[in-house]
Amino acid sequence: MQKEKQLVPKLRFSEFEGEWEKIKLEKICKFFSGGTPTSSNKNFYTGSIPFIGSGNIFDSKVDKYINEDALKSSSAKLVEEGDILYALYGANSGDVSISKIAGAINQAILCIRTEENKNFLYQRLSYKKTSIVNTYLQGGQGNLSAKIVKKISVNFPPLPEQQKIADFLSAVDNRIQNLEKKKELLEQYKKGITQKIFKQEIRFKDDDGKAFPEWEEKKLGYYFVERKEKGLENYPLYSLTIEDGVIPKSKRYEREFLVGDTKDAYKVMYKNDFAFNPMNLRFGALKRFKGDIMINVSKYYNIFYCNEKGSANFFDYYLTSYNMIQYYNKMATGTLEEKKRVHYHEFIKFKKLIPSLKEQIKIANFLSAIDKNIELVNTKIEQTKGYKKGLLQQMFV
DNA sequence: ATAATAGCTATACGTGAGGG
DNA sequence: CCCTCACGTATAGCTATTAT
Repeated sequence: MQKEKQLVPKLRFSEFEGEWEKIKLEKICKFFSGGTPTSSNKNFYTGSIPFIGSGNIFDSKVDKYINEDALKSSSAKLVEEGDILYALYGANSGDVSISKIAGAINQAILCIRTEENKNFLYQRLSYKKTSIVNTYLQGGQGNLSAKIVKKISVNFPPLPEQQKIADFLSAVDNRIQNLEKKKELLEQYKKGITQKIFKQEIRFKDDDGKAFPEWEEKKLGYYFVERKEKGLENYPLYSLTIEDGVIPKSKRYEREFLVGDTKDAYKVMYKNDFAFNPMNLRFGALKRFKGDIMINVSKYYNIFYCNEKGSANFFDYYLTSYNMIQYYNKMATGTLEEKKRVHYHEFIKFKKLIPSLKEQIKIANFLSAIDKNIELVNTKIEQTKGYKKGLLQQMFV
């Protein structure tokens, strides 16, 4: 008779031995989900009880609050800080957290309580997320259910080992959080110093220690050339979705340029070209395309590149700086507040104080050094996450 | 009464029509 | 050609309705 595979992890703290036990969650956990007080009664939403939705399970703050009456007259249920929260519906399906706050939950959240070590269970379910989602959610709207979660089996060691593993993994999580904090601080530093540079509160010296020439007032059009080439076959079509200077937010609009596509509807964008959508520039939606290929984008974007009089790297920082976004916002035209735009022909007429080419290069190099630092921390974060993933694969059965 | 699902609503941005 | 407005489409996440 073939012996069943032993439930022993590959990697283990030396003081522990013996097999783990496979247990269905329904046997050792208590489950409940919440509800939503009817939205027709506005009064329900005036209290002081945090109302936690599936998008809030990781947060320590929520933006909706309900009162005691709402709690009584709906299925909303109270959870405590430290409870395991499991997101059932929508885009967050399968997310697990240890609640940072006490509050009421809606029916998109399943609260799980257990006498086992809850940090261990939390770590275990987080790790299982991908396989759970892949197994139970196909197409359309992703909905898990309490029924599904109850049937999930998890292998448990005795409590002391659970505790040790959970503590160890929490320490790794802490390290990741610290690195993320460091990254955030670096980004803040970059933002602050960028503002100071562009306001000339900080000035660089040239390589001989001499001051650079005074900044000169120039029209932006002095440095840029618009690219108006119509779409080309054989290059992919991107919907840029430049949002707060991020491109592309997701690649969901990337596809082949098809036979039926009209070239007139698109413009060509080369590597390192800048692009903005007149409608969204005032929010900072301007970006340089750094991919290695030429692409087709909607003709409603304005595409331009930097001529030899300026440093493209410098303008990459300059045009997306806080000061400039403020300026675009001020200069935007249009009758309705939410429809205000900055058109290219206005953009190139903007007069700004611009440093000499040499100083531009100096500034660009300084800022890209900070970017490299941020990238370095980011790499560490990814590495640590990879390290944790590797550990999880070996520490769990 | 509770659980689970289908469908709704708010939001956000891209795109097309039409007027100046 | 420039500009404005309205609409199309996708998404996130909530909630009303249905099923148990």
